[in-house]
Amino acid sequence: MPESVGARQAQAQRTRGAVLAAAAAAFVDQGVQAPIRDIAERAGVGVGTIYRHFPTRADLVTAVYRHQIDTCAALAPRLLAESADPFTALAGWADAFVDFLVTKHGLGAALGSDDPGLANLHALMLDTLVPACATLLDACAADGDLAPGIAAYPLLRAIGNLCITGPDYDRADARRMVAVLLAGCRRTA
Amino acid sequence: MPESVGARQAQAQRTRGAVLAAAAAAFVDQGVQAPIRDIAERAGVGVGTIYRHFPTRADLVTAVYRHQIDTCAALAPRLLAESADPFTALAGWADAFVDFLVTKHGLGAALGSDDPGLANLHALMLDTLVPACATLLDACAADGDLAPGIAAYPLLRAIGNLCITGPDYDRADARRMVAVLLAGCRRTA
Amino acid sequence: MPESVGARQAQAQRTRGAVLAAAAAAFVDQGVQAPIRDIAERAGVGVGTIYRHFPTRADLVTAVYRHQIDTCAALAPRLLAESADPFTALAGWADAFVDFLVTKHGLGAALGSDDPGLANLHALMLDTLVPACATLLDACAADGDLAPGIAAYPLLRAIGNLCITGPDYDRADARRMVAVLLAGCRRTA
Amino acid sequence: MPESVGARQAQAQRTRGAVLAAAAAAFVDQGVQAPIRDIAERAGVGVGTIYRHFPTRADLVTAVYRHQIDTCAALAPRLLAESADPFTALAGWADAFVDFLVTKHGLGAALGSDDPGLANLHALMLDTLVPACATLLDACAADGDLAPGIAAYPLLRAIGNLCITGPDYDRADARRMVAVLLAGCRRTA
DNA sequence: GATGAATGAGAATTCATTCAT
DNA sequence: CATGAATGAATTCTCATTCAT
Repeated sequence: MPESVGARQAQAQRTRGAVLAAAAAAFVDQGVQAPIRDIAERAGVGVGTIYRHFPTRADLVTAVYRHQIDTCAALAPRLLAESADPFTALAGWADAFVDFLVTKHGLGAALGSDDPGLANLHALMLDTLVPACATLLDACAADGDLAPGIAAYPLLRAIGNLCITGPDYDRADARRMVAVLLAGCRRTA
Repeated sequence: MPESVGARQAQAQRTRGAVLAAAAAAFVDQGVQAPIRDIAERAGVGVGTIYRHFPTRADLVTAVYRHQIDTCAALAPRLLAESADPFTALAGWADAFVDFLVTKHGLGAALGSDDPGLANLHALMLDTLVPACATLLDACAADGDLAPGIAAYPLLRAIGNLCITGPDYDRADARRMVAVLLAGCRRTA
Repeated sequence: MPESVGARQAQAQRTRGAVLAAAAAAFVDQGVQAPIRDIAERAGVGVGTIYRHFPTRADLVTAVYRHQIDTCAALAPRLLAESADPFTALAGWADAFVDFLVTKHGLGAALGSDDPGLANLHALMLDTLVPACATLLDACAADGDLAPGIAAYPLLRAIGNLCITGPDYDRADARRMVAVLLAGCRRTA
Repeated sequence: MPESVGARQAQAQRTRGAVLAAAAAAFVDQGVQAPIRDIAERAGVGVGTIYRHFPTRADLVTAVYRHQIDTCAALAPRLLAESADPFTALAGWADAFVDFLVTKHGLGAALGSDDPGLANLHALMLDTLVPACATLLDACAADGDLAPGIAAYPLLRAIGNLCITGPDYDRADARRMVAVLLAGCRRTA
């Protein structure tokens, strides 16, 4: 009965999606350490279901952010093609990254954490965002527009850290300070 | 018996000092979330003693860092007096702040956290570090050396965030990115 | 469509066989408490299938060992016919029983357990092994070769218990101690 | 205030004793795998108290049986001195051991288990019961009363296994089968 | 008949916090 | 004032069992 199997798999995918949405919401409210039980309740599923789909917390965290990380990475070449100059592209990309990070409250902290269980997430960032950012930096450098000693990975980590917001330091502050950081990356003429 | 009262108070002060030292060491090793029991063991006291001196964890965290925060704040006017120009003083002060933050593993995260229990620490920062930093910024601005829109509080938060280190982003990276941030604060000629 | 019914039944039998084989293997590796899911995976079937064929774990345990218990029971009359004297037959049969038990890691413990769910297994033993053993004991008694007060059931339970092995007490030890037990069963001249 | 400290320690000892008694009772009813929570409830304490006194289950199991194991071991030299011949002493000691084991339902199984967490218990047995039993066996051997190839450790394991009782195999059966085993240990004249 | 996704009860373990001494 | 035993809520994780397809 292929229809039944397909229906069941479709249902499982829907459940998986509900879990991811619930986890994303929980991460915004409580950070990536949100109790599994809370996520299960938000998703309207049992805890066992979470464990079935995502055996470890790191699996869940990674899955939650993977799509958006990929989207963010894909933005880089597009901006590079569309922008007047590479540095403008870099600035635009950083803005998008900041929006991503401050919306997903807690991801900045997750990226900054040295929790070994989050190694997946680091790897994901290394594999997708670092190359994307490096492309932009290389273009800026080729343009003679980049101060020396700016590497993609620390820059991303720095932007990530700058996006750890709180009651007295909000998205606008994060954007401003990232802009300042990027200004510091620009070669002084 | 005034002497016994004095002796008792002196003993209490010594106990308090031992707890602060133990907590500082525990925070370096385990972050500001170190279990109270571990701190008590390091200090050679019972957990009840810690609760007597510091009813909440935030009280303890604040007390641990207060002295060093004060020292850091006091550095600002000295550097301003000694340095060739205000921006050099600002850079030197930032360096000292970075050293302070990365040595006290976890303080950066504590400053960046919006845990309501850490409001004391934020207040402390507001009361001492922000004015100190503002003095430096004002001097830079008076010198025409500061880009517009740089406020003391967000700058401190930004530096604090940049000092959240990890296995792939260490003290040297933090120093570098703070230097880049400061470069971005400088008015372009 | 009688053929399809037959085919379905044949398929069901094959499934049942696969489950039994998988369960036997799992019991060797993990004991009779092996997770149902593990058994299902080994068998390449869903857990529901196991529950359909064997509603309780005891049903599965019993089914797994039934054939081998029957084989063991059938050995008794054969040995009695072939051996020089009844006591030799008894010793040979005990050896075979020991081999059976220690190979089926966990069965000894299952026989010794008073888990009410394993009542089936006890009943099975009572129905097949006890008569087989009793035949041998009767023959020994008729030969004047058996100490008084040796009953089949406790003897089997004793042998079963002696076959509960571990890291410091292995199959060889079990064989030795069963031999000692049988020596104690022999009438002293 | 030495009195206060002494009182608190005395209270802690009483708690510890209550936990041991509750654990012993729980082990009789449910085996050594009894849930910690059940033991805590029987003892009228919180689960944390159990963990404070006995960090691992093995610690608890060991503590529960240590005293009785010591008592049992101490019985050996006494019986040897009082009995007419060494083999009588051995038989008497085995009787006492059987009483101990069947009363402490579950210890036989614990001794037979290869759970690595119960290594302590095995070590305890090795350190105290094996030497005690070996003394008796040596005396029997010196008397020319012992069949060859009987070692203390496997013999103890065997007796332990024979004492795993159940609904159809009770203390009387265990005693009988141990007696048969010992008869098998005696040198045939 | 077969499947396996979903459920949720149950067990272990940790630690902040209280309070009698 | 200091102590640390006791408490129990909170959290993670596992697995037997059910049931819609």
